[in-house]
Amino acid sequence: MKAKRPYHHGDLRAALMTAALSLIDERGVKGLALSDAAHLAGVSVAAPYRHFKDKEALLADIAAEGFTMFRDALACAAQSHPDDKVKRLVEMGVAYVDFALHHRSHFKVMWEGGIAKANYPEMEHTASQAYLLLEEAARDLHPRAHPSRQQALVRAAWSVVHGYSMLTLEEEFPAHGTEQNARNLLRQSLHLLLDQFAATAT
Amino acid sequence: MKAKRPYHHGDLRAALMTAALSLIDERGVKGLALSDAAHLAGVSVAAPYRHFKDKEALLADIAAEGFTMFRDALACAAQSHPDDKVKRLVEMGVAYVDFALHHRSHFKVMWEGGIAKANYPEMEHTASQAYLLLEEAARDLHPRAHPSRQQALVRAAWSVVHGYSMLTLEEEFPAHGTEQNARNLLRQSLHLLLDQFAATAT
DNA sequence: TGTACATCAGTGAACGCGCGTTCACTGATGTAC
DNA sequence: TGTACATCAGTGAACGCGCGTTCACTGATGTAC
Repeated sequence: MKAKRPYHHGDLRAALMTAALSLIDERGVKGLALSDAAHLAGVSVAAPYRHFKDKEALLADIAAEGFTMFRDALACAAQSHPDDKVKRLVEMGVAYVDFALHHRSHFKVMWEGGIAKANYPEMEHTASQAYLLLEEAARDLHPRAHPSRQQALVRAAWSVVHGYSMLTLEEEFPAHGTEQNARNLLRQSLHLLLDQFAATAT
Repeated sequence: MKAKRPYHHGDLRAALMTAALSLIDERGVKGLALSDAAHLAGVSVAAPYRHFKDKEALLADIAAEGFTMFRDALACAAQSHPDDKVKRLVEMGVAYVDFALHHRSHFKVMWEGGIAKANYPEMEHTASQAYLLLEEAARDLHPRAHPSRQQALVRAAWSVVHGYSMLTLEEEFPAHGTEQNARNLLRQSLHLLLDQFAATAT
């Protein structure tokens, strides 16, 4: 980091995003000052404006990047267990939470960043792709179930992984032990939800 | 509201909290300016400092009030269905989400307010009472289940209602129809989770 | 290959605004006598 | 019952800081000829 920096940075855009993410990790989204990110990246406070229209644009880019990684992680999990729909959906849930925990800052910007997705059509599209993956996998569990029951399952599945992510990030769960242990608890939780649904008619 | 206001307000403390809540409802927690709350309550910007040490103290009082109402709502639901543990827990879940939706601003301050509960022991105590109600009702469902399975259920139940609240507040669910309809979907979702747990051994 | 010039990516300083907070003050209220 | 005085709950103005953003600038780079 300290090696005599040339006048031109090389990839300041990426460096600013990285710096912002690490500051968000420490102080939360609202604690982020663009000037701090600039200094952390080793440039002056005016430099970011060569790469981003304003602070919101930086956050929006982070969110967009986050949604892309998020969708890809879900898509990857959606390929697992081609022969077991329940396990597959469980893996997608695990992937959801893993993403939240391993990309805390992205996740926070995505949900608490105050970015109106409607203003960023591409991001909105990516986000909805992620949602559709989840919905599809949930419907697949029981394709003939009553629509409202399917909808209930989608919401329940999404809610449980989203809530689990939030509560873990906020450290609201008492004494959570190892990460592996938490993941197993999550897996159990998801099975509680899904096993029956897959089995039951109506 | 317009009737010639006497020099002394009467209950400015409560009026400021109300004003703050309504501003938070419009613009979110970070959008709250203490001075705006003061003006909305019809007093000068300095007046709040007769009642609150600083802005955080006001937010903390709102959060504390929120946790009290929240605990009471859960406690009330915990009295329902004395003969049906599943329905009881479902009602607690419904109460959780209803609280979030009907006291949006309180809920937001409680979870996104940036108030460190550790600094407010009384509030922390109230919050943990609420948590214990949920935990107890969940354990009751199947008192002989393996502890890790019980823990999984508590987390799942808490996650699903918390996530459901968040996602509804953020309007992430597609086209949610009437409130009654959303409540029924939630009830279904919770039953999906709980029915089996109550029935299964291990 | 060397020079002129457009263009791009930085700098340092300053501006400006929002907003939390404080200060010296004044009006109202309640209590002692 | 009336007056003096302490106390409390407001006011209006100002301070100060954080921080987003802009401006006139300068150093580096690439391309035309």
